[in-house]
Amino acid sequence: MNRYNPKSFESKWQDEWNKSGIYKAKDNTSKPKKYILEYFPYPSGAAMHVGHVRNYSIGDAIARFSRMQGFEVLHPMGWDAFGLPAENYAIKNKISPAQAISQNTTRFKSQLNQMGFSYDWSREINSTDPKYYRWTQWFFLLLYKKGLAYQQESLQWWCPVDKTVLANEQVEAGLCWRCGNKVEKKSLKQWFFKITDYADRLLEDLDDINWPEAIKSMQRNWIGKSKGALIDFKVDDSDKTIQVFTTRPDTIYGATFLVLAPEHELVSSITSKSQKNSVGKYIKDSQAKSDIERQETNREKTGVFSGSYAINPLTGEKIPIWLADYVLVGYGTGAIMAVPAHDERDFEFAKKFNLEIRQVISNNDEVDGVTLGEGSMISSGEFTGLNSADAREKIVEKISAMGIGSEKVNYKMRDWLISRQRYWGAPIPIIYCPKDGVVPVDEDQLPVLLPEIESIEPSGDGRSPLVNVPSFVKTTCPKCGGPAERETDTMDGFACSSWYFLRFADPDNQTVPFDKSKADYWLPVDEYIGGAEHAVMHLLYARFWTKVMYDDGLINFTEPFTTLRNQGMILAPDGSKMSKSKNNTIEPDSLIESGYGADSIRIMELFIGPWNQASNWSVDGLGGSYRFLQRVWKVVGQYIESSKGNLSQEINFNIKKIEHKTIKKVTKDLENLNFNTAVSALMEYVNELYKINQSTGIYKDTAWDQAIVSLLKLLCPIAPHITEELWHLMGQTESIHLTTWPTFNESIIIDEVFELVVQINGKVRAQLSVATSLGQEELVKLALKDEKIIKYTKDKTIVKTIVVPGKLINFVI
RNA sequence: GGGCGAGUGGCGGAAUUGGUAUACGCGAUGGACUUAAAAUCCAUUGGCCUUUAAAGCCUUGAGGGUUCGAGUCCCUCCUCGCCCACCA
Repeated sequence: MNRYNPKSFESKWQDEWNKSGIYKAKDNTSKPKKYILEYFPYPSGAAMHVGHVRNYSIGDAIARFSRMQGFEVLHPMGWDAFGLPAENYAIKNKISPAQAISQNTTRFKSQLNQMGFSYDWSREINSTDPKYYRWTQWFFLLLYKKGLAYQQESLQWWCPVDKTVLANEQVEAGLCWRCGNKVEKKSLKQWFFKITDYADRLLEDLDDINWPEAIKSMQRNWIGKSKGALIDFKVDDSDKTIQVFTTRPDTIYGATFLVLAPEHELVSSITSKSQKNSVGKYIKDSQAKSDIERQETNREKTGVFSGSYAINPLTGEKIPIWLADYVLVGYGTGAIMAVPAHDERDFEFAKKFNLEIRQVISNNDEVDGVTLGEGSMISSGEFTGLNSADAREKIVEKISAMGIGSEKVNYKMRDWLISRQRYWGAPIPIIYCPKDGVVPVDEDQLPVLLPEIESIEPSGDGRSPLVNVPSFVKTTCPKCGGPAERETDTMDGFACSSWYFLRFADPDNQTVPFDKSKADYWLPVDEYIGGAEHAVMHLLYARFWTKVMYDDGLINFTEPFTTLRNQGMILAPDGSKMSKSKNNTIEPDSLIESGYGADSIRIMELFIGPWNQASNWSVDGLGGSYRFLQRVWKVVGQYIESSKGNLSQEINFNIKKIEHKTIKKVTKDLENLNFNTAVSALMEYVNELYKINQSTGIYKDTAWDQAIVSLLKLLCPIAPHITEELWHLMGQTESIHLTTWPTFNESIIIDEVFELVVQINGKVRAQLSVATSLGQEELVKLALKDEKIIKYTKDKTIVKTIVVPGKLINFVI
């Protein structure tokens, strides 16, 4: 037999698997189904590195294991290919985005193929294919029909580098999520999806899905639900009122001033003549501050007096109205009633500007003059003496009765801005008619094709380059037939990825986005595997669309991903993140080329540490994985080439026992996704087999037949090529990946003897090999006869004896 | 500041959930093979411990507690990582 040389057979099997289509998922079978999905990749210019490969190695191990356990498995792959990176790559390389995507998907696909992942490529999808984005546009129309897509002119996040608007979620600490540059505000009319209508359901349904707590809490935090009240404060000597949002209406007797955000719409009308200059200056200053600066915490409070007063509706007192940038225009009403005695920020502000601090709740948690939390009411008129939680309800009741306020639930989450002023996206299927206004494109006119054009760079005036394509823009109104113009904005790429998991159930359908019965069979996704970077964008949007589809009767489930797994990142050997810009990426291609082969890489990806923990890549470690497979090759090879020997019954049984123990361990580990310990169990197994055949010189006998079969089957979800090759060298003709998972027999595993640990006062003093059948008393007798134990126990009284059956005895002296 | 997670050999990590701490792998050291190297194979490899063996003691970030027995449970503290962050 030749030496283990993965190059000599890995690509052969990859071709064979593709040709025979063994990974094709069958619709509507009677088998239980499992839908295993890794986030569909973005085929950017940078190729896949070993960090990405880990994601797919995990998914593929689960998929292969599940197939062998009798599940009908859907394990598809596709391309999330609209959006800026492809567009920028195209501009840089002077090719069209379509060409760029085609090049990059070819590269990615060959990378995935040479790793031997078991995808059903017959279901491959590409979000930039008109056959796909036709349905993304169809969903836009669905949302529009349901009143969930609307246009609004307002201040938007604008990235001056990417020259497009961004959704709230896509701005991280004042920086663009893609390019990392500072964003600005720009007033524009844009398309939004009304995700806020689903805020409560998006929040509540988190309780029913099996997701990492970290991701759930990020989504909860992002939705940011809080219960409180809206209260109107009349402006003194004016007909204006200022509405504030507060979560603590119970503290209203301690509200000693109001604060408006500098951008609040009433600022100019309530500023007094004498304060005009300083207010104007303050507004200018705060605009000049970047959003990063404004978001810095522990920044000293700044503010300015407006010159006007409001009336506290319950105390009747005149209280000053201030402006300060610690109040954010986008949250609540952009105005607050300040209660410095019970809010740290208001307290800081009041201290700095010498405003009144009035305590109205008392408890034992006072720190430096601020009392947080609940307590009993003081100095609060008729509410004095109540506890604050009760007072909160009563005060809201009273305010409602007075007609100046009401209970209100508030959310941090904003609607999803989906317009993009860029070329490379799905066109928004809307037509503007001078007569009929905004008119949706008829469904049967979809797709609205993205035209192929020369210059795809943004127009420069804040509009998409499509404005310069008359053949695209000029159209007729579907209603009146008169001349009209198309919307030139394209859709956020996250729209495409909000439903792709459904298209895999029915990728070629030309009449509907997917057939309901197929979706009902395959969905929801059972295992969704990807990085944590999608926590609040993709994963929130996809949940939102799913609920919209459910409401429309298109599907019968409300959550798209039953179980979510966040794999740990693979870092560069020095612990830094791998990135093209740092030039420290390690790509699988070169590792395969240098002779390690795909299987070694796959083993390494899983063996390196727990699947959900970050690990540093190690080339030396890869060598260890390779040596392991080499030993597998050797053990199985010797078996294949030998003729049947004649081992003792005892050794035969011993081999069988190790085999069954390993089946049990590896099965349990794969069920729990403990890939690293599954690999180590297989290593131990191979080492044991190797030792036995070294010591006996016999490589084949009754027990060996099964031992080798089990070894290959247990290993094949992780190392599909070497196992397939050896399987066929053994004379098998069917693929090993179509076989069933081995089972174990508990009665074979049971040991007849075990190592009894004998402790004195909890310290191990002796180990005895004893028969499993012995009773507790016999064990104690045996232990007390041991020389070492006699040494420790003579002249002492044993106070207590603890016997753990099958494990240990502890004598307390 | 808030939330989540994690601290175990030279390194990545394991430990049936309270029962032999350091499995498995890497690295290192010594040896075999070789003209030599690589590869492969064999042996050793937590510390006290500078020859080995036996015996002993110590050891899971630090300190305390519960328990016959703690890496695992409880309390206090330290360090690191990630996410969120003036949300009224």
